[in-house]
This record gives sequence, structure tokens and C-alpha cells, in this order.
Amino acid sequence: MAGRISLDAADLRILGALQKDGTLSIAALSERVNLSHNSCWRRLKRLDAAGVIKGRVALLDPAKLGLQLTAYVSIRTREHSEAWLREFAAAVESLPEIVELYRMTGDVDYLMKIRVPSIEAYDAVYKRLIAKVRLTDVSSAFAMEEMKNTTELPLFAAPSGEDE
Amino acid sequence: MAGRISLDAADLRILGALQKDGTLSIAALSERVNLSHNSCWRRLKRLDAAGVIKGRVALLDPAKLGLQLTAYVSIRTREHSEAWLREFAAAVESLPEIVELYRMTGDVDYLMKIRVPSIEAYDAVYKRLIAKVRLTDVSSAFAMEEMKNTTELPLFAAPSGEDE
DNA sequence: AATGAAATTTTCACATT
DNA sequence: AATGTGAAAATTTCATT
Repeated sequence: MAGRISLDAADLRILGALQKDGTLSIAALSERVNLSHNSCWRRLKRLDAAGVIKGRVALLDPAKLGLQLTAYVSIRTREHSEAWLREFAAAVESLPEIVELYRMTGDVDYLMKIRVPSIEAYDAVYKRLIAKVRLTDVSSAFAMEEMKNTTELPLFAAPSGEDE
Repeated sequence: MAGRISLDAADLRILGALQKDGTLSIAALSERVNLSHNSCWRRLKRLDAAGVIKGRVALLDPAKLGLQLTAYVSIRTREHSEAWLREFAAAVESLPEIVELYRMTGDVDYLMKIRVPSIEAYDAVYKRLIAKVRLTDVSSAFAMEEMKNTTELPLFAAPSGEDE
């Protein structure tokens, strides 16, 4: 997927504002970022089309949905075949409680984040996962407190010469 | 921060749809979840007011912003005073590259997720952090591949008797 | 839960610098 | 090439039934 698109300061202001509040109307947004209604609208279309904006979503409150428990699961495996990897990816995709999965450097092969109502629910997800795919070594840690969790990415000006 | 609000199947359908696509108009949404235009609008207001919907945001593509590196940082500390904790929270709040922070069970005290352009940028964040707050033991692992990362939370019907 | 109308917002064609 | 004008179309919002 293509490299960095050319983003000027005004683009970064738009992105910053929409990361914080996606409900802003063009009028409100243009005012906040010091652009005309129209210039703002066109930049927005461009950022959308370029895929810099991946999407607009509603963020829900986990507690209000009964999702009290966040678990991080570290996974080691001895299997590294294509087939195994496909199965693993499919299993993770099929389990909505698994909200993140990264292949990592270091002694842990994979790190996943799971959102569930309870320890019991966590165990159920764990069992469904190991029923689908062979894992060598699984260890989990639970979040006692969520101190920061944001979808806002840090925004910086591009080092010059890194445009598309 | 009240407990769980009463959410019926239609509410869950609304939430599910908006987690996937926050741009849906009321018309499109009501069609998708099989409600009348108006009933859908009122439920939406209720879900917003109840805080089940925390907000609407634009999600950006890290790669398109030059944020190629995701790091997980495990932190141990010997300090557990109120004052230290406040400083730590403030330091993390002030660094936009730190996108998540959890206090954990187990042998690691804190786990944080950091998004940066490069190892150099990671190191710069690390240095800014330790300049602000005393940390005993810091170890980091880097993501080689993001296999799943979604803001969509799993939605289940509430066990009965868990309403507000 | 449905109707309908006012207010707001998005969208775009066209003119301008 | 980027910006401003203006107006049609779509959408949200809410009072009333």
C-alpha cells in the first residue's frame, strides 16, 4: 500500500480535529482549522480518497457493554508453516473478542488483546482458540486499570522528500 | 459511571452497524437494522445520551502518516506512591505517541503501546518519558506485522437482571 | 410509532485568482 | 492549481398527531 501522501499543515489540522471528533460538520471543521468551507471540503475528499482516513466509526464504552475485562495474551508456537499461519489468522478473525493481534519481535511470537465480560468468558475464548489452532505456549495478563486508550495517532509533518 | 444500560437486540444491531461504519445516515441505518427511520433516531439519541456511544471519530492509517513502528513497552517500578502515579499518568498523557497504557496483573506493572515512525523516534519517546518519571525496569517488543486491529467491540445480549 | 416540515449539512457546478 | 460563490439535494432534528 502506497507510501506517504503529501500532507501539509492544514491537512494535519483537519486530521487532528477529525480524530478527536468525527461529528464535526464541514462548517465547524473549516472554522476550527482556518480554511474556507470549500477548501476544507475538498481536502477532506482528498484525504478520504487517499485512504489517509481509513474510516469513520462509533466508539463504544466497554464497561457499558459489560466488557469489564481486558486481557493481553502472549503466544509462542513451534509451528511456522503457511498452513498453520492461515488457520491461526482465520481463527483470530472469527473471534470478535480478540480485538488486536500482532506478530512480534523477541521471545514472544504473537501478542493479542482480548475484550470479554469476565474471566469465565476469557477462558471460553481461550478454549475456542486452542480448539482451532495448535499453540505451544500461552500466557496471559489482565488489565487492572485502563489509564490511556486512544485511537488518536500522533501527527507530524512529513520529512521532506517523502511524498508519493 | 453507571452500570450496564438495558440494551435490546435492536440496540445491539444499531451499535454493531455504527461500530463498522459511523457514516451511515439514519435512513441507511434504520434500513439495515429493520427499524423505522424515527424509532431508529430515538434509540440512537438514547444510546448517545447514555454514553454507550462514547464518540464518533475518524480512524487514520498509521502507514500513510509515516507511523511504521508499533512498540509494546513493559514497565516495572518500585515506586507506588500517589505522587509518582500522578506524575506517571501526566507524562503519558503528554506524549501523543503513547496511545495505550494499562496497569496490569502479574509480574509487569504497566503495559504501554507506542506508535512512532522509527526506532529513533521510539528512542526519543523513551528518553522523554524517563526524563519525566522514574522507571525501574523497561523492556520493549516491536510489532513485525499487524494481523488484526479493530475498534469493534464484541456485542452480546446482557444477562438478564443487569439493567440500569 | 408515524407524519411532515424547518434547519442544517453535504455536495458539486461554475466562476475567480 | 487552489479558492470562493451559490444553489440543489440529502439529512438531521423535532413538534405534533
